[in-house]
Amino acid sequence: MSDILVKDLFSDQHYAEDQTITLHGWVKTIRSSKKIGFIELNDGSTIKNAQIVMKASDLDNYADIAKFPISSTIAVTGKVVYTPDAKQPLEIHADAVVLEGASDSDYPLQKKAHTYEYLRTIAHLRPRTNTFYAVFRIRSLAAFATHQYLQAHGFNYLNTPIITGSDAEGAGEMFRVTTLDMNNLPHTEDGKVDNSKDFFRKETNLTVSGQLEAEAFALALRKVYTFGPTFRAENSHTARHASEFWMIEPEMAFEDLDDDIVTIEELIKAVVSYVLDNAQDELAFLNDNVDDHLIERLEKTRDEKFARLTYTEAIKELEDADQDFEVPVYWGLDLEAEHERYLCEHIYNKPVFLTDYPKEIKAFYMRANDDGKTVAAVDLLVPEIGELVGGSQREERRDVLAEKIKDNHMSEEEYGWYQDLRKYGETVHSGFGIGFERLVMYVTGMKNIRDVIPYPRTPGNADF
RNA sequence: GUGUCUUUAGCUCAGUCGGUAGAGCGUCGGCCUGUUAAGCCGGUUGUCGUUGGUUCGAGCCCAACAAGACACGCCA
Repeated sequence: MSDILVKDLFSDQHYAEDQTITLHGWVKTIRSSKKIGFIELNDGSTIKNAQIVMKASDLDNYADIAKFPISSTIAVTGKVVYTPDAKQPLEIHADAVVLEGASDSDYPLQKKAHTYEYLRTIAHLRPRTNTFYAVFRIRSLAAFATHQYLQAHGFNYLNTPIITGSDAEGAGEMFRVTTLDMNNLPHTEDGKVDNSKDFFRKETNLTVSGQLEAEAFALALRKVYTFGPTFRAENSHTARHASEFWMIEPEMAFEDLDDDIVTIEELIKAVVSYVLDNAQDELAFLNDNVDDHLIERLEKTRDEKFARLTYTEAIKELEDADQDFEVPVYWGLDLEAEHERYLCEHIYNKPVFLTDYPKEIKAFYMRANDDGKTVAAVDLLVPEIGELVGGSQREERRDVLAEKIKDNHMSEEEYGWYQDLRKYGETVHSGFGIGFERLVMYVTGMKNIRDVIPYPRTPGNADF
């Protein structure tokens, strides 16, 4: 198809005045009177619409066109006319408008604001709205920028298993994967389900993290990252949790917590910068209609160094704050959302790294600090979202790790391979995990994770 | 999982003191020579979430159930 795209019409690539072109697209709206009418045409190549001018005198099917229902697909042939004084830089004066696919008149999207809740019920049509057009184009750009930054910095893209036989660090409820007949389950002699009869001859689940598997590859390819689907069967009802989401998990050998933090900051800035450079129209729309501080916040994220403080320093800041928290602050507390928000929205008003958390509230694989109380962990807190990134330097010392696995009552057998990584040439290494949807929320200003996933899965909802 | 709130036309909502329901938008028809979520005139649109109860009478009062949203928790 040698069509001209609306995107190209509005780009630097100039078309001659009066040049005849053909566009294919969807009717966003028609405004017509007896002798002249206007179509706003969107062809999917840009969030912007092309204005088609129709004169009854030029079109023998003018009366029919004026009645095309919204969202009908049409082909327009006409001349480019520049209109520097109008709201749009140019328009197309139609010589022919052909209906390709008429929309039914019960098309559910009107020329007005709909609630996000309603739009979720028509997830197959919501990408036709400006907001979701912008969100999903930006989601694509953010994914590309992530790959681009990591590839340019020596990371190898790694696909860790989606079906897993281990319950990873015991982090949360998992979705069971089975081919057993649920109406006729095989049982062992003591009455339990006989998993040895299942497809994999054992109990299997969908992954909750590829981190441990990624560590093994970092200790061979030096720098790796996963970027794939992740599943949590938690019964969470929040704007920030989904049952199926995408996670980016870089792992780096020979890098400590400070190196880890440098990479996190650079990666976030690279993604934000790429979106600022390549989604100006989408960001402008979102800034006008969704979050009027969006662009300002993104520019600040790109240009200013992130704040960094230790957990212990953060506790002091919170204790000194002249604000009453619902949950009182003390050293050892696993910070609540209200505390995190206060730190990054009131005190710093930008992304904040918190490091060196008490070991009791962090995972077993995080490296123990010399103080005996904290671990080399880092969380990145950002305004509006909260925790965007969680990472750590990994415990590379064979004996320390073995003790932690024992203390946590974890299966020696199941984590044998993980301990082998220390047995055969241990080294300092670090990594982190980014909830991709939370990153998309941050760069679009959207407030609900369900509105940055094409077809979101949450408890009780797996439609489409 | 806990708490709060919501459910009335295709969408967004109003509905007073309990007396069988309305607006805007959409849609349909008409008018209009430059519109920008176009404008003007007219028509159309309902198992008031479900079930049961109170009442002469329930959208409204009561109970149970259901669906959804938000906040918190868990986390990314």
